[in-house]
Amino acid sequence: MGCSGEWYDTISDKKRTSTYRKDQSIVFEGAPVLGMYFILNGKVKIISTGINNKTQIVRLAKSGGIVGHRGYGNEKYPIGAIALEKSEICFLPNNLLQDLFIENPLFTYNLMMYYSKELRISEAKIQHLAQMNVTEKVVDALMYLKKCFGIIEDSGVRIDADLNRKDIADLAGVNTEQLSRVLSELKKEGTILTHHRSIRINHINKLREHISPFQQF
Amino acid sequence: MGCSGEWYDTISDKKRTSTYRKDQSIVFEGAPVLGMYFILNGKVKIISTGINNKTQIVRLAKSGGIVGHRGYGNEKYPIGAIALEKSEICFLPNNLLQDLFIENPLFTYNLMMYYSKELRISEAKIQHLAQMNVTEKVVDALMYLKKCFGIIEDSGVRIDADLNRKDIADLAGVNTEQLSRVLSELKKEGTILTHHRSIRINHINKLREHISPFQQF
DNA sequence: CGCGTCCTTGAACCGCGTCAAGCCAGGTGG
DNA sequence: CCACCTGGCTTGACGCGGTTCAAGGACGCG
Repeated sequence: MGCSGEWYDTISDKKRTSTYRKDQSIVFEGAPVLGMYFILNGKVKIISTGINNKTQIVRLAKSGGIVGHRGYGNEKYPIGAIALEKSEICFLPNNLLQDLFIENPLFTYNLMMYYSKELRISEAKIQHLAQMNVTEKVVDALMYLKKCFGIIEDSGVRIDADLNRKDIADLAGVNTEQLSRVLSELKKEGTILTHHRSIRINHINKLREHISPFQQF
Repeated sequence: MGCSGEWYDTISDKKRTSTYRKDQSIVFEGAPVLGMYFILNGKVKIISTGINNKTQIVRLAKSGGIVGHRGYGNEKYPIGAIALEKSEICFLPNNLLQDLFIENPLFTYNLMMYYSKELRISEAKIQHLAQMNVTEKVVDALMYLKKCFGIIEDSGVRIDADLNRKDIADLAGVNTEQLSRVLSELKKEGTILTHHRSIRINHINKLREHISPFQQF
């Protein structure tokens, strides 16, 4: 996302890169904000624990993504981040970030654009959660997964991420039973194909048909 | 939010300030992105029309707020903006923005922080909509209104905005009937006080009690 | 082979959304 | 000044959709 620009070398001694294994926490909810995490490679889910300890997957991020919002005068991370697979994450501490903001306007610009984009996506999701029924929410989540982790294969698009049903349900904002029911329906139609945790979307158009008119993004 | 910095004078000849009256559209959904709008004074609702032409109020903005996201490679505004009262809005066209980003890193920085903050709020709302029941959604919306437009008065906090029930319902993500029911309940309790469109929160703690443990923001 | 975990399916209950009617305040015109 | 009308708000009743509970099935691992 631009975090690999010319400035990258100049801070290589100050940054800290770590490798996280699957299911390992990168950011803990409520922990003090010490800096920002850049995903060099791998996949991460950003979660938020809410009412009745229900988990909501707020968004997913892959290479080039960012975790650990600044701004809002936070001292504590309001969200948690967990690796979905073995991931390399680069950590930039607060003081380094401050220098970057001052010395490298392009970095700030890219970050601004990144947030702007994420905000739009987030606002779209607000609308979806408020107005969609269960089937639509699941279909929407599948399309989000396709967009994030989709890999084109001979007979459709495979979602390249090892997510269990609970994860997908938490992303869609439904419970696991409902997710199962909808996935079964879609399988019957031949719209998707599942084998254990692997999901492949065969007919993206059929999928879209499940969502009411003028819903695209 | 920093849009009134030292650079403000330098662009005063290029910017365009207009006055909008109540209920007037500032940004039209689907219109081409020509630039960005800064709210100098007044109040604005940012809406998004979705499934079955249902309206969702995505967020509210007042003096210092921004409308008209950049980024995401948009050519069209995915959202609309409507004045809630007589408002003065400053418009900055795209080319001017580009100059600002390059010449004024502080502007870019402030914008980045603004988006970062809005993203966090937006992500919190995703969680709320996904997990809250109707009562909680309404209470959450009231607390959001308090935060945005709250004015402290002798006997509580008055929400200083002329919103009708449909607006509040669209913000909460419920329908007007449900909104009515919850407001009636809260009135019976003495938690809030309504007189026509004016709403005053008497006991913020009582309000909070309606939302399950650890919900704050 | 047996156990545990995750996934799927069924059934019953309850909350929510929709429809419909009544209410209240403000505006208009006789 | 009052009757009427209109639009927004409130309240009630009912049916559907979603949530929850419970049991059965599939698969992986020891």
